[in-house]
Amino acid sequence: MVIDMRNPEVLEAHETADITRLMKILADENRLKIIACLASGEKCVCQLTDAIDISQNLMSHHLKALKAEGLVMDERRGRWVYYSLRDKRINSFLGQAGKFCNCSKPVCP
Amino acid sequence: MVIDMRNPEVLEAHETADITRLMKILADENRLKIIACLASGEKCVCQLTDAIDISQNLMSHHLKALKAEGLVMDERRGRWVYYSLRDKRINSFLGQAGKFCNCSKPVCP
DNA sequence: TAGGCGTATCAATGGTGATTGATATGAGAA
DNA sequence: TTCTCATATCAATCACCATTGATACGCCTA
Repeated sequence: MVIDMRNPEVLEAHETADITRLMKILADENRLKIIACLASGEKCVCQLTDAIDISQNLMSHHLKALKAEGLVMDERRGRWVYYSLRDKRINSFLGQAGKFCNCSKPVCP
Repeated sequence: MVIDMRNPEVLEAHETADITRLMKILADENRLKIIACLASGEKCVCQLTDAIDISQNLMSHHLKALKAEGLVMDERRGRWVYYSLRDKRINSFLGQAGKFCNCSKPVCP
């Protein structure tokens, strides 16, 4: 029997390396757009490239990075490769991030 | 009256720029350690520098970045400057990130 | 089998940002 | 006022990574 002592409510020091790696992957606007686009269901690379205006090889590069981190998965069907989110909760996670943006916007005195 | 139509459960395309900026700030292990350290309450710069093994000027640089994004705030008391989290929920937010790490770890077949 | 299409890889480049050493600022102590 | 301590800023360096253009791979169709 394994007891999981981790407290999901707290960032713990021993986690910072893993979480830093995840944040580095998510710290790119094109990749966030890819994730947002996949929220509505799987897409092939050409659909993603149409939706997000970047070159095909750059799209492939970003998808590879997202896959390496385990955020998306792929499945080849014929000529096409379809990508989808491995865990759709990543979307609501990123949605929550909005709470912490723009805290520094100037406020009327 | 203002109705907020945003859905906190979803990452929306128009948010990606802001969230990318936030993620870039959070994509650094030293900064995550600073946030984790501040979770237990305000600390002066020298306390942070003792807890996290980085140079004083580098610490100052990271604190400036966190402050610019509105994640921390500072208050000078005498010679010392005390930093604290502006919104403690950032800690549980980062704690949740652990769910999405290591998804790609090899698994026994 | 040849050709075309969808996707992936490779090498080179450029820009951004973390890190470092030196120096400046600002407040208390002597 | 002068010194010391805590912190911030500055300039330079280095490393990483997004982006690009060219090319390779894999699958389908004719």
